[in-house]
Amino acid sequence: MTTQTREIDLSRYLANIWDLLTPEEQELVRENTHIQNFKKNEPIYRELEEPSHLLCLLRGKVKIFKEGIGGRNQIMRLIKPVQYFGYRAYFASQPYVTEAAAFEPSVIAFIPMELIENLIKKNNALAYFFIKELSIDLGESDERTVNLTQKHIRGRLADSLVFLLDKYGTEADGCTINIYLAREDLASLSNMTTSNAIRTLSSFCTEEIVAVDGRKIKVLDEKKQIGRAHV
Amino acid sequence: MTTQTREIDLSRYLANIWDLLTPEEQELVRENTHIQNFKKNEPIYRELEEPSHLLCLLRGKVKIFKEGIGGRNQIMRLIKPVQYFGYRAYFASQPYVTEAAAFEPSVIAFIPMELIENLIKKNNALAYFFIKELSIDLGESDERTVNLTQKHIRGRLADSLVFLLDKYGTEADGCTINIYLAREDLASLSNMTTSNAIRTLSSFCTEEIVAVDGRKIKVLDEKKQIGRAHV
DNA sequence: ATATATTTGTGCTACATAACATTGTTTATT
DNA sequence: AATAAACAATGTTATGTAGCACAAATATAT
Repeated sequence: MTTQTREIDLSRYLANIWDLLTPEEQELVRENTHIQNFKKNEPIYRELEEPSHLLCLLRGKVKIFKEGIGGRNQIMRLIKPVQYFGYRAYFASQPYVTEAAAFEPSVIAFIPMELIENLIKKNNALAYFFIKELSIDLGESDERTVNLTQKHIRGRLADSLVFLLDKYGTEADGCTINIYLAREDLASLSNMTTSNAIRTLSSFCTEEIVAVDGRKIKVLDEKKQIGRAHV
Repeated sequence: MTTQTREIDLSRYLANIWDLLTPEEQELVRENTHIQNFKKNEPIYRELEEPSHLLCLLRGKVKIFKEGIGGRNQIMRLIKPVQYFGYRAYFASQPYVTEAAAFEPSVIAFIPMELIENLIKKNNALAYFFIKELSIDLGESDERTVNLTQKHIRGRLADSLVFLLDKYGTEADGCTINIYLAREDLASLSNMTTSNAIRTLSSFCTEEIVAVDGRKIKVLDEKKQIGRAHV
């Protein structure tokens, strides 16, 4: 299971759109792409806005989330470099149903979706790239829905920690999760209140499943073990 | 079980993608498609199986669901004629993460995914069709995740009723939902126990938001009203 | 048409999680 | 480096939902 996840991440990382394009197409993309910097917590796009660009995260970390009831956000997906996002709504001919924001200072490439749409109509490899990306995301979304709705708090938090570990990796020590997250974001990721994220993380700490130093979280158990931490 | 493909006018049933194909491509699809009938509650595919065909529901109703914790199923999507399904896992190069079953006697066309994949590589309109379908499904999945995780029981049940109304429409009276569902399926759709689906539907009945006759559910409120039934 | 299995309807109890309040600590900003 | 603002930690209470049990009604199969 873990191996499979790694293979998917790897293939994603290598799935660079660039290699799928002809030199002429590359030139078109180069001419029409612009780069923008985002500060920590700066919004990238908001719900109900009209999508116009394919976004590619070059540096930093990005969360894609939905505002829920009573202002409780639900983080739907996380983006790492180099990953494409923000295109779904355009393809569906809809306004954005989610919001994106930078977790930390980030650099993003903006490629006009009209251009991408035209390229897709001539370039089948590019079309297939998006089919595959969307298919993977939809499968993950289905898994996630069941985890978020059916698992208890401990299981959901454990899932989130494993998810963060898989997505962003660790620091040099090999076990400190390589992202600096407020408890509130951990809660938004795990579908629980901030209080409960704090409380449950404390429990994990007492049980020596993790070690916590402020926002730095060190996973002491093997990945596979923490996935069963709800037991 | 397998009916002669030629007995059925595929061009009529598969209209969605049929029009996107050249005559040669249409002939290829015709030659390789087979039709299969499914009884009520018969499984169509199961989790972990390898996807091999694009499925097209010609008649009947189909649920796509995941088995959750303690055997509690979560219905992820519903399919109505004429709608395509079962292709996501193939595109993602994964086994199925969901299970599909017929709600009622159904007729399904099976088109080999290898053929579809080959067609996509030459036919951009077909590729774009799948990009669009997947994009719409992913957006709906995001909406659904937040509804299922953040709304309370009444809101979730109301959402499900509106969803069923939108998907399958009504009987001749214009307000009886055109699907015959056990309370358990209503629960699986709404992320709650069967007891609570029964109880909450009873409450809606007392409040004259719906009228119930066995498994026939009549929505008395306007659609928009019931969506706020959790208030 | 009849019998058996399944589903529905209720009441009751237990439990998980949200909501709220308070204090101490950390983060971010100037 | 100082200071205000935000966050973390923890206890308490309230509440929504699951779990279970049982009787009545209904569906399904023979």
